[in-house]
Amino acid sequence: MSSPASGRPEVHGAGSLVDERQVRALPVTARGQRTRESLVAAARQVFERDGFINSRLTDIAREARTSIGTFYTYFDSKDEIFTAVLQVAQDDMLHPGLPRVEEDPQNIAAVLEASNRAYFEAYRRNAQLMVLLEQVATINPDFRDLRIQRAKVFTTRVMRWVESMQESGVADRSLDPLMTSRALTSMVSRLAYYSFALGEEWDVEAMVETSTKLWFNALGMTLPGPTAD
Amino acid sequence: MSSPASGRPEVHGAGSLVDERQVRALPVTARGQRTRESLVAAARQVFERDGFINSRLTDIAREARTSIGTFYTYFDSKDEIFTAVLQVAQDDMLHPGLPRVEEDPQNIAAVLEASNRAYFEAYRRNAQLMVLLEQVATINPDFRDLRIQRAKVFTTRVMRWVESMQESGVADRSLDPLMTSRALTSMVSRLAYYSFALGEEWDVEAMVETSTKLWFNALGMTLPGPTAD
Amino acid sequence: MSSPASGRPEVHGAGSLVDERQVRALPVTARGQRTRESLVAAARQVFERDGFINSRLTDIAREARTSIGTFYTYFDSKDEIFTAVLQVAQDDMLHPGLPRVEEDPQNIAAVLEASNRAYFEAYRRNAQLMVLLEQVATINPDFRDLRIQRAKVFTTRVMRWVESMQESGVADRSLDPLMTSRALTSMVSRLAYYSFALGEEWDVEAMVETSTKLWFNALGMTLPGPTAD
Amino acid sequence: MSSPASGRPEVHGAGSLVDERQVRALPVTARGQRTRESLVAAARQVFERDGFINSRLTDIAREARTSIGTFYTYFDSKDEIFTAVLQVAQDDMLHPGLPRVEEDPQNIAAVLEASNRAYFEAYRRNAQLMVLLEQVATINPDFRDLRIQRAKVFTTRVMRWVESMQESGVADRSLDPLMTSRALTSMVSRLAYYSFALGEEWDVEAMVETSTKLWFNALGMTLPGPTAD
DNA sequence: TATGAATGAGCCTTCATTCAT
DNA sequence: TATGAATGAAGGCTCATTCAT
Repeated sequence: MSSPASGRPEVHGAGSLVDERQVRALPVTARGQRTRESLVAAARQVFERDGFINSRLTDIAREARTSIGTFYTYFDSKDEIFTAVLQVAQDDMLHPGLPRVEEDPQNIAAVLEASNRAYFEAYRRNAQLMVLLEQVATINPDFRDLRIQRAKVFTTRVMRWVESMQESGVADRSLDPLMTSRALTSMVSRLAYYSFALGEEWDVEAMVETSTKLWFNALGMTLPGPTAD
Repeated sequence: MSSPASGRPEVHGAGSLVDERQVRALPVTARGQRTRESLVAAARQVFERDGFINSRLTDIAREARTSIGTFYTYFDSKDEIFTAVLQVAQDDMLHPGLPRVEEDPQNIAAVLEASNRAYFEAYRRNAQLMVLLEQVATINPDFRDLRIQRAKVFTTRVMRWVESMQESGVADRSLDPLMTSRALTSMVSRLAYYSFALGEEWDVEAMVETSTKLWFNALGMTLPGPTAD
Repeated sequence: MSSPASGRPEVHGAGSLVDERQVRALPVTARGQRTRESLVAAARQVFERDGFINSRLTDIAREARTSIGTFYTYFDSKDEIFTAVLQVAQDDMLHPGLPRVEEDPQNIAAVLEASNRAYFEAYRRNAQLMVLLEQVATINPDFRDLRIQRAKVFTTRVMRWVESMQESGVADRSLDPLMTSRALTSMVSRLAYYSFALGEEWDVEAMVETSTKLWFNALGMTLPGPTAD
Repeated sequence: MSSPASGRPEVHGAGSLVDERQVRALPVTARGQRTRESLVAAARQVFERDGFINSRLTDIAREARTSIGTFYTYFDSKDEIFTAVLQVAQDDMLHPGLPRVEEDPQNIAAVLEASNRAYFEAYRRNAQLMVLLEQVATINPDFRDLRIQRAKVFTTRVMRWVESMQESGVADRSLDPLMTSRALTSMVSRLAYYSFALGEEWDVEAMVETSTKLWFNALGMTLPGPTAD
């Protein structure tokens, strides 16, 4: 129903987390831009294949058909190119918007469902990168912060939504909004992780259905009646 | 009914996952045993301080006040001593508390609550180790398998319980038991992770209360009535 | 008649035994080629001075006035640079001088003598390397095979020659050609070994004369008469 | 024919080369002697299996079912136990005696044949040890000297015999006795090496026959006539 | 900009030898 | 005598980073 294109009323939508300010200016010449792009593409490939830790800059340079010297023309370190790789995926993971707070539970369920579906689809497309971020976050505090920040944005948005649901009397008011939204976002992100990153390969529609139902139930919402669905 | 044959009635309870067979024979002399133990203790300390990847064997040896040669007397590699470290924590993560399947939802809630509480407490005691396992799992397939296996055991137990709840009509029968239990266990483990591993330091009782309520709601169970609580 | 198709009429002549395929591409720049060459030269020096086993890669690097890192830019291991060292000496050990099978024993003796002389001279130039190969062959099966292969080629050529001598009635037909040629090649190679490698430093001309006479006699050939010599 | 038992007139017979003086006194107690013996036996086994260089003292101790500490009770080093291992084989390789100088070439041939046969048989029994000595000789000057010394004794004995043959007019007087005997002993020792150590597994009788014939011919001796044999 | 050779700190691993019990 | 734990020098190898061309 509500798609990113139509006003973007989603639950999980998150803003950009990777700092948009370039550490260094992008190359001016077209040739330079091409070289940089091929390095980023090669890096993503190598990272996804070997993991961040087991990857070597020489491999990235070779994969990009350039030299290691050229690598350092565009990036200062492995961390920096990893940031660049993440940035590419960033836009794809951005699917902002929250379901409008409507009295009609039927509509709420539909928006929630669409939002979860969008999240799972985006995760699917970037699963390997998510695993990578997971890995790098265990080593590098900067990326750990990035990952926490990312989760926080999601959680905060959901929290706002939960609060509005509670205020309008649709959701169970006795639930702590923050902890609840943390729990609910964890639920979908882990589901996505197991399915796409660890390769359990579940049916996306089943995931969407189950998670939507669980959210709905968990918040103490009820579908309008036996006629629903 | 839903409890394992061994008589351990737990929701989250897991059997030993770290292979109990010693890779090499334990030292014969008391002195040797002491040295081995001090190495394991030192390793845990160093791992928790520096992370698995950034730790060096020489640091572990120094911390244990032995030589690097002595390290190799007892362990073949960093991986091997990490396994030993995990083994120490293993028993602690085994915990009791499975809710008996009773018709009385009140009682179910109480047992579920106890079970979740026990899980959170155990996680709290071993949080840093869990983070470590998370890290090592991103690099080493063996530990990734261990981690997946660990999650699977938890999920399976919860799944059995969910199924029995569905059979007895207490829980929503339209929910897929496997996916649901995966979602529910993810919820608590991530909550624990954020709180204890990432240092968000929430109140355990609040976590217990919220997660129990969410499970309860999510499964479509209802407390007896307004008199409850 | 007994000469190989390639037109190389030798008794001891051997083809290339060290695999010519480069394990890794040769350096592109002139500078790189110079460095690689200096490493090979340094390795030969260090190997001859300290033996293969007692040599250290750091010594080779230092001798070549480079860093250990540079060593690994060009070679993967001690074995690999040893192969490169052997390759340099390879061409030198290929030498001409196969006696044509003529009825005239006088001539046979002369060609045989020339062939043996060439062998001894080549051995003298590469004696230390031969000792090294001997050493490495006792540890590493690959080099043992190389050494056996080398000996086999020599033996086979001599065997062909012996057979042709037997066929033309010049040599004793009751001798087993294979065993006989193994014995005869062993004779000269050991003589060379004792003289040049172990430093007994005999007069080459005396060695040539004696070995030629022994081969001649052993095969039951006779010089034309008392006027010979 | 003259056998080792009957006055031992052999060609290759050599005296003891391993210094008989014990580096340390043999153990006094019977138990100590047993331990020492089992260590030597274990060492031979391990050396033959792994080579001298790749063998470890701990393996020898384990194979002997004792501790490394006990090893050092009886031996100071790997070299020392290797010496002890060689000593055991020494007696077996000792088969002294030279063919009596007789005018009758028929008899000479017979003695020579018996002598060569005895040599090959002894070599066969100790082939692996000979390979080991070869290896150790490339690393350790002491053992290189031992090996050279060993060869020298053989060569000297043969040289004496060759000289006597020349003096009595049986052998070609134009041959240099030293170089000739070096050549002839090399011939049989290498034949033995290829057959027993490198596993070419030739028929011993064929080796005996061929080498005897070659020696005979090479020295310019002739069997009494067409009636011979 | 592009290249790729050069660098060396840093970490791992082995195993002969010592020594306390 | 026997044991086996403890030691650490020695050497192998990696790879991010620098730099001359």
